Amino acid sequence: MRRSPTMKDVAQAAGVSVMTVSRAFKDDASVGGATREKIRETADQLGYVFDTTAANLRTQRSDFIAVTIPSLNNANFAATVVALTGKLSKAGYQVLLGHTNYDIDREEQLIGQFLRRRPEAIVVTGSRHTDKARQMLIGAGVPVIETWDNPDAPIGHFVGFSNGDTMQLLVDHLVRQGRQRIAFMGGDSQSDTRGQDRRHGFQTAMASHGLPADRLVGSGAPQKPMQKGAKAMGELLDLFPDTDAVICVSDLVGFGALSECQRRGVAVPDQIAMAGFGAYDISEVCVPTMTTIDPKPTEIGECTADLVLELLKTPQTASNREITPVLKLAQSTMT
Amino acid sequence: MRRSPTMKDVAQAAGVSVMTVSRAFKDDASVGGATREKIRETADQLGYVFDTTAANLRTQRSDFIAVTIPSLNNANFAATVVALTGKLSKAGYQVLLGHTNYDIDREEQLIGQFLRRRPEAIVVTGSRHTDKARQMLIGAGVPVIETWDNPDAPIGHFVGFSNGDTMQLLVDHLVRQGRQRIAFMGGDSQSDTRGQDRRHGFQTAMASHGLPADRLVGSGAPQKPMQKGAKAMGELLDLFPDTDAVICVSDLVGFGALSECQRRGVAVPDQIAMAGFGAYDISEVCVPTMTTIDPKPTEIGECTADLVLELLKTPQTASNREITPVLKLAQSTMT
DNA sequence: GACATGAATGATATCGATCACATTCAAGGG
DNA sequence: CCCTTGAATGTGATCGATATCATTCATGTC
Repeated sequence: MRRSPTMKDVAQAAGVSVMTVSRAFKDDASVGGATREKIRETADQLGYVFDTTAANLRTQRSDFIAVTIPSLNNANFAATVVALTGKLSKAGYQVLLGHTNYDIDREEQLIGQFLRRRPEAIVVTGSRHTDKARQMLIGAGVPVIETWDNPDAPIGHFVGFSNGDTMQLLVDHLVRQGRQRIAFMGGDSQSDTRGQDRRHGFQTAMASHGLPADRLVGSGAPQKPMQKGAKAMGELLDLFPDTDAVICVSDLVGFGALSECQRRGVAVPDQIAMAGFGAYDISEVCVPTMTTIDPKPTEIGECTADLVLELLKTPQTASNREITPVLKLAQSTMT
Repeated sequence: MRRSPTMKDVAQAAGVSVMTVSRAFKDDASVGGATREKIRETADQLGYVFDTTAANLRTQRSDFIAVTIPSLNNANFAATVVALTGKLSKAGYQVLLGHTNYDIDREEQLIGQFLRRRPEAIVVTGSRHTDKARQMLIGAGVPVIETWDNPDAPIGHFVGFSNGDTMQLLVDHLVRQGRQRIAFMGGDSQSDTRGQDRRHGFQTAMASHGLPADRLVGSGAPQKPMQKGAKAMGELLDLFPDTDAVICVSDLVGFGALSECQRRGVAVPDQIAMAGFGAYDISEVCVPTMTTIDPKPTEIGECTADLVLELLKTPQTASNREITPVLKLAQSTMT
């Protein structure tokens, strides 16, 4: 395998100095038009490819923004990353993406690896981290942004919302619709902290109406949520047959539950109203369409990108971005 | 913002030379046990973080594997990436992931950016690329692997299957079930080449049974496939009301179509059989459960990782991996 | 015609690690 | 007691780019 050509090779071939070649590749540098063109031509002929690594070492700028999300296979986190990547890559940054599988130890490991690449900022999902991860983030010396949450003690900045508070919207709506015996499905997995927050939020919201919040069924780890939701709905119907509404930790769990109702001949919304969380595509398409909370994943990504760019320009002035999730009504709760 | 400490700082603080510090961080190097421990302690105290960039420049190894996929928001590509990342990170590599939004110009741009980081191998999805992208990949001087396809003219290696051929499995099955007036939905989008291949494969498979393949409806670009599928099903029912089976370009489009049937009171599978592609979770949960093709996304990821590792060890011997998708029967086609 | 001006280009040091080679020094063999 | 051996450590060069300062040279001014 032949060594790939360097600026030195290009410089020799073009009969100029290395420095001139370097300048020819920066748009704003002062290089003669003819010289620049000749250098670019020569570079193409030699198959020269710029070496970002070397440039990074010298300039002490990596152009990397590190980002961790719990799961790649989740439309909402994906939407956030897509929005984030879009804006950041336009600004010349490259996103270094990692997924933790909802495992904070894996997150710690990932953060360690990322920091060795000297990212210029680091974006993580959620606010629960290992002590060591926290320490690394604090000591990183670059902007840190926590997303998809409204942390009690932010490490740096955050862009998100309180998962718990959103449950009030759903409970209020269901109560207005005359539902009283409301169950909550999911949020029992240790690893899904946002799910846990929603479960707690449900309990708080129920209490605010003087209603008991004892109809709780688990749906387990966040993998295969639809299958888990179907199973959990079976359990719920067995345990609390007189339930008249279910709030699910996500639309995916909710869809599983909905499908189980269909199989068992339970009418939604007539017998049981059903609501989800996340405003996934499926909530618009399933029959009946499902009431949900839209957490604005794209907005989270865009705001995070804006915040990162602002922090990189002027470290002081930037402030957190609170996102306002929106109740999205649909057939599954409307009688 | 203070400069972060370097090996030199650690060396001074520990009273040794830089080289000894360097060795203390490699597990196999010959360093006295006490010295190593002292250096690691000192490094911790100073908050030293290893600089991979500098090491990379010197060793001429980046530990990066570049990977591009069409969409982040797709459970199958995600599964492939998860499997790939899992194996590669265990072997000490870091995946540099990018998504193209099904746009080969964006792919070209992404490949260009990635190559400047000197990845040790590059994994792309599909076999359709811009001329310039092809040229860059060929000239990259590192292993190139195309996935999710069975290219006519592979650039380097590939791990995948023929999307077209899988349609034979579905058509054979439907014909065995006594269906004759079979429609195909989707595969009309220029950007989704695998979808196009499936549509062509459908036509070939129909011809092999002497059946006409003129019941074709489009579902547009691959974004929001469920919504598109619902809309397309409406069109199909209007255009070809006597259709007795539909093969959809993916389970997601298929689910949209299924939901439209439910809304319109069309019985599946009694009146119309329905099949999808991809073995997404939803195919197991929807009512009725949906017959599909399992393209083994995790296997693609694992095989790709194995192939990458083999190519990096012994560039010559490695061979392509053909994946065998499997027909997964379910209620939506069984009468 | 001498000199200031500024655009274009070059020479050298440097970013933070590792490679290759040199050196030190204690242990063991004859 | 001398010499060999090998583990532990140090020295200087180097990876491929860029920052900084120096130099060249055409142009315009008085």
